[in-house]
Amino acid sequence: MPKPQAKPERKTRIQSQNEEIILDAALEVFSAYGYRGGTIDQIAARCGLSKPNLLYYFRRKDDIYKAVLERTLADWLEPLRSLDPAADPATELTRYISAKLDLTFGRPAASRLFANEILHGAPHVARFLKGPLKELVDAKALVIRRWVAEGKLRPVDATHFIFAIWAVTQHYADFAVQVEAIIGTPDRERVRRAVLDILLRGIIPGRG
Amino acid sequence: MPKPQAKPERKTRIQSQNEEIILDAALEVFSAYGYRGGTIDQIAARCGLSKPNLLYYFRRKDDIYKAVLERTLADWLEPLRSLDPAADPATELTRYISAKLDLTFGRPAASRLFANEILHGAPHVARFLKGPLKELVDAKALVIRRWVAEGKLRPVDATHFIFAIWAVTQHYADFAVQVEAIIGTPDRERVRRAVLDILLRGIIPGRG
DNA sequence: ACCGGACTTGACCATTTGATCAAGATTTAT
DNA sequence: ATAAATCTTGATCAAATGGTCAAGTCCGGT
Repeated sequence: MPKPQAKPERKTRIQSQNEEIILDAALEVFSAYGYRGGTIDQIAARCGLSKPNLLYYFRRKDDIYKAVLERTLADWLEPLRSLDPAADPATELTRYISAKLDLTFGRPAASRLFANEILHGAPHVARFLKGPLKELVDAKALVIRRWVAEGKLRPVDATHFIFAIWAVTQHYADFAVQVEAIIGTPDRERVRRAVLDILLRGIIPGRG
Repeated sequence: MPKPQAKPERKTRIQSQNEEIILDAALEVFSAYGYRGGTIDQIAARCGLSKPNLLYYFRRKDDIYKAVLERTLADWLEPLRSLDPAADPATELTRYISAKLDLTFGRPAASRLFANEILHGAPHVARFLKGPLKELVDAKALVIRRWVAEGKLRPVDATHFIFAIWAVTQHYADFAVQVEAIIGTPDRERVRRAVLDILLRGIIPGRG
C-alpha cells in the first residue's frame, strides 16, 4: 500500500490539460483587455468551460492572472541570458535582437500582457523586476562594457542600450495596431533588417 | 438684447474650471489603472467632487476618457510636426528626440494613457492613427528620405527609424517602474545623451 | 461492476460600479 | 433684491462581476 501523496499532489490528466487551455485563454483575454478589463466569464467562454469550473482550477481571478504571467516571465529572460561573452559581439547582439523580434512576432499577446503589467506599476512582478531581472541586466551590461573596453564595440551606455533593444523590439507587439495603421502588416524580415541597422550600425566598429 | 447663444454655448467660469480639474484627475486615474480599471469614484475622490457632479459635466465615463485622451493627442503630434526639412538633420533629429524625452519625463501619465490605449487595440483612436498620425509620419518619413538622398544621413529605413525614436523615448515613461527597478531613478541628462548616442551615432555621417 | 475521488455546473449571493433623479444650494444677470 | 440658470449631492437603481455551494456526472483503480 503506497503512502498517500502528501503535498505536491500528482496532477490528473484532465487537470493539467484544463489548466493549460485556461491559461492560454487567459493570456489572450488579459493581454487584450488588461487585468481589470478581462473577466472570468470571457476566459471561460473562450475555452469552453463554465465559470465555476474555472474557479475549481484557480480559486481566484488573481490566481489565473498570476499563473499566466509567471508562465511568460521565464521565456522573457531566456534570450538575454544566452548572450555569450566569449563570442563575437556583432554576432551575439544580432542573435539577441533577432530572438527578441521572434518573441515579439511569435507571441505578441505575451508581450502585451507584460507591457500592461509594467505600465500599471507592476503590482504583481515588482519582486521579479528588482530581483532576477535586475541581476541579469547588470550581468549582461557588464558583458557589453567589457566588449567596449576590449575595443570590440564603440562606447555605448550598456544598460540604456539594453533598454533600447527592449523598447524597439517590443514596440512591434505592444504598439502593433499603431504600426499597422501606418505601414500595414509589417514584413518581419524588413523589420529585422531595419531594427538591426538602427541599433547596431552605430556601435559596431568598421561598419560606417 | 443680444440673441441667445445657439449651439456652442458659452462656458461658465465654474464649468471650464471643473472640467479641467476633472480631466487632470482622470488622466492620473486612467493612466494608472486603464480605462476599465479606473472608476468614476476614484476620479471624483481625487478632484474633490461628488460622483453625480462629475456626471453633470461628463454624462458618461466614456466621455471623460475620450476627452482626456483627445487633450493629449494634439501635444503628441506637435514635436514631430515641427521637424524642419530645411534645417540640419543632426540638429533637427536631436531636437526632436530631446522634445520627445521632455514629454516622457514631463508628462509620463499622458504617455502611459496613450500606450494603454494602443496596447488594447486603440478602440477610441483608430481613426486618429489611420488619419492624422499616418499622414504626418508619411510626410516626415519623406523628409528623412530626402536627407538620406542628399547624403546628409546614412541610409536608414525612415519609417522604422521614427518608430525606433518613439519606442526608445516613450520607454522611459511607459516602463518607468522597470527602469527604476534596474537603475533607480534615471538621470534625465544621462538618458538624453545615451538615447541620442544610440539612435543617432549610426546615421549621422562623419561621427564614427 | 463498483466505489471513492475528481470533475462539472445551474442557481445563487454580495459587492462594485456606471448612471439617474429629485431636491436643495449657489451663482449670475437684471 | 430677486428670479432664472447653473451647480451640487444624497439616495437609489440596474447591470456586471467575482466568488460560493450543493447537487450531480464522470473517471480511474481495483
